[in-house]
Amino acid sequence: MKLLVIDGNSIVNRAFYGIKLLTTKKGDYTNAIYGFLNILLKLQDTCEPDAVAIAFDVHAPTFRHKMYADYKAGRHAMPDELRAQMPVLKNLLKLLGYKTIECEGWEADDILGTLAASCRSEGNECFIATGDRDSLQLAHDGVKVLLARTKMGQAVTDVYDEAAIMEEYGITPQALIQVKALQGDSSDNIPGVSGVGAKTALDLIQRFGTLDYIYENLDEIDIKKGVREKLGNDKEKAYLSLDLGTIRTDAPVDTDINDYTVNCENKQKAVSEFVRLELFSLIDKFSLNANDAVADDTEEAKPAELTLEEAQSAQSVLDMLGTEVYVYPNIIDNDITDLYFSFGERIVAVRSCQPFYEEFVKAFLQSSAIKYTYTSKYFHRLAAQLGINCWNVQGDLMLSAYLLSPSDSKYDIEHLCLEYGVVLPSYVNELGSEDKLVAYAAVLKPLFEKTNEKLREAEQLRLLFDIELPLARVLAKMEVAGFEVDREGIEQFGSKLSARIKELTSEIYQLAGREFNINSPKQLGVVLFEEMMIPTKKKTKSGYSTKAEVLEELATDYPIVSLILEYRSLSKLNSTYCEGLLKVIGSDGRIHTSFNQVETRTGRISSLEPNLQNIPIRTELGREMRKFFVAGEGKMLIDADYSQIELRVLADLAGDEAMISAFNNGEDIHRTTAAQVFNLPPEMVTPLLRSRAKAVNFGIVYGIGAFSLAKDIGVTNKEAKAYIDGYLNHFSGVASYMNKMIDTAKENGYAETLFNRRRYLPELASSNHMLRAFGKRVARNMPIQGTAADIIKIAMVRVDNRLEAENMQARLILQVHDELIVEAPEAEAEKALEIVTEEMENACKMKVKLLADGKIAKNWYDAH
DNA sequence: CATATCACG
DNA sequence: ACGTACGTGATATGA
Repeated sequence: MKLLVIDGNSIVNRAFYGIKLLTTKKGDYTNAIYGFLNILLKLQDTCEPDAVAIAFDVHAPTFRHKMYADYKAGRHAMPDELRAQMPVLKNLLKLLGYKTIECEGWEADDILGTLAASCRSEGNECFIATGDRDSLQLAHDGVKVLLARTKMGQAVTDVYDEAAIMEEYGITPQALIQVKALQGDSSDNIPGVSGVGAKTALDLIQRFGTLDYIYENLDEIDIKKGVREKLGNDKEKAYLSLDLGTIRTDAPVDTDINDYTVNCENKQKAVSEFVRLELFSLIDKFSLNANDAVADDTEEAKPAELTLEEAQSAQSVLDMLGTEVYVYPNIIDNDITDLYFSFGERIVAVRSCQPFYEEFVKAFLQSSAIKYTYTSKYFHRLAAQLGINCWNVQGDLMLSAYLLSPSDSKYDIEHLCLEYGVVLPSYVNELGSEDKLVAYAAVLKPLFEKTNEKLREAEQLRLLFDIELPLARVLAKMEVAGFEVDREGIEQFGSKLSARIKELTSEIYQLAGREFNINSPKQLGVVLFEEMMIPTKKKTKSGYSTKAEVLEELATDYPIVSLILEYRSLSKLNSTYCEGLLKVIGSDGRIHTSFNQVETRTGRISSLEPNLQNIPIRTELGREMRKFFVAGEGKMLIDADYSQIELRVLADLAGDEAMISAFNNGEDIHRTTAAQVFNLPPEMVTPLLRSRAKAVNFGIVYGIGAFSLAKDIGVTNKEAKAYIDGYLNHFSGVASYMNKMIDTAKENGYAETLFNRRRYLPELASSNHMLRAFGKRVARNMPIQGTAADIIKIAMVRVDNRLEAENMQARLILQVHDELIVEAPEAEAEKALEIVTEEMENACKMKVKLLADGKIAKNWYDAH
């Protein structure tokens, strides 16, 4: 038989330090638990044991591995974030059927040794998993040591048997103890022989084998005089160290391998615990079923057997619809394919392969039935593609879930069921395979009941019904509309870039003296900072930093560096924008981005495949790209953007009179800020001072520190601090508002916008300084960025409504956070501009007037 | 699949 | 003593 023995403390430490801190929404830490269980699974995969024993120290904080030598007992206790996870992990292991061993007065090492020895004498194989090299001494016969270590930031496991140790150290595993006895180990309080280090110790043992031999023949053996003296002085300490360094094999623990077989008897509890810890991915990995989580409830909690009906005709399903219907769309390649309806107890599938599918879809979308959907955007998009409307959508489960928990990364039905405690039934079709989509349709109603209740409690129903739900339809229409591009223009621009990139490449090779991959930061680092001996400024954890910020400082002194900077910016333009955009031009000559309405933690929308929210503008060459984003034949682009929306929102939220009056008097806010911060009359503000003040304004919105501001604008830390203090002194409303924000966020556990959009902030309760500081910055920033996002969303819904109400052909085609783009027939352009700016400026009544600047042009370059 | 870099507000 | 501004997405490299 095979036994896997795990050094629990050692592995849990690796897990904790190897994975960034994770918390549940409540703020409980889970990273060590997550990491440990993943390592456990990987170990089981590697050695396929018949039984698993997990040993823990009773008094935990002695870390013996060298990597953690700093964390010596007493000086650095186990961090609270890890300590809190230990009992939870041990309990979870028990629920999963693993036996853990703790033995008062004995270290985990000795338990490993005892089990290893027992396996040897019983003729069983044994794997010891640890991060502690000391355990290598246990490798013997059928005992192998799986040593976890970190290589280039990656977790790797090396398998050590006697041969491997012989190869690496040139001695037997048992002789490693003799080495350590001479060498000592300060992190383990093993004294060793003073003056003898790793090299001498290993050399002595390689040549003479044991302490006994060395001391018996101390006068004869061929060693340096100094070493002989040191050995003579510390004989007692050497033998004491030998004793301390020998892992014991007589710990009073159960050594019957049969008692360590893994047997999960209470799957429900294990799953419930995983759910509580929000470690959903582990449920599958431990071959558990998510439904087990609530299966120990009463009988009636169990769902009735599901039955699926296949639609027979369009009319037959339409007849069933009644006043309300729950519908789950199967989505493949970003388009709806089949539809699953649930009404009452029945589930009906309408599939795209059925001959009446299209007829049905058209009728369904336009029907008077109230529709509760999983994601309404897809229905609206389908409708827009068909040139019709999808009426009466009153539910979008994904949007509801997003508002309740915007930091989640997934909103699929399986996760939602776990989160809201809804049992996901299973449906098995005639072929014997499970059809999950049927079950998804079945749980829509109970999930809506839960989310609606929570949205009501959080006072977020208006946010849902007045903003997000109508916005989904607007976004769908924008996606279908797309943005026309000049394909040939992009192609020509790309060719020009490629030609210059080719020139740059050969010049760079010439200066470097050889060819290499300029796109590889690793190779570039070697060329610049090793081969060419250019002084390095900064490093990343894996090598030299070669980012533009670093290279710019070197560009004047080293011609190759400025060539690389040019190469970098051109290849970015070429690969991301020219090549990238050409790949996604539709057959209609337009680019159809997708808007993600459930991604950001602040409430903004994001744009993907392609991302049209990061088309270059900051450099003149990059900005050229925008000339290829054009209005269709006979049409114009109308581009309007908010002026300083985030600062205006801040002024309003903070109720800061100085800032409010500055805005309402039409002052240049950066100039006014400069005048205040630098204590000058406004007309004395130079462009340099204005730009510094602008950086301060940005910084305030982001929750600035003096260090970063100093770095950004190139002044000393002290000056930067003076600017910030000067700012907060004058805009005292902002200062007190920022403090209030943090306090309320701490109290509530979340930050929120003017429209009650929330972001939960478990970071504020962390014992980690950096995390807590981050939480504070977010508590200050999210209400500002989020409220601005809410406002432009309102504007979008209103613009869309107005354009429809006025029967115009003009339509929104893009949003870039504070900017809206409308495409309109030439004859409508002026009116569309008026509508857009008006709706943007009136989207929200605040103490500060909102301003939007608009422009009409043929392409995006000229319109913005 | 993670990391480094860089594009935008 | 610590590390250092908020929010995104795409690309290339390399383990």
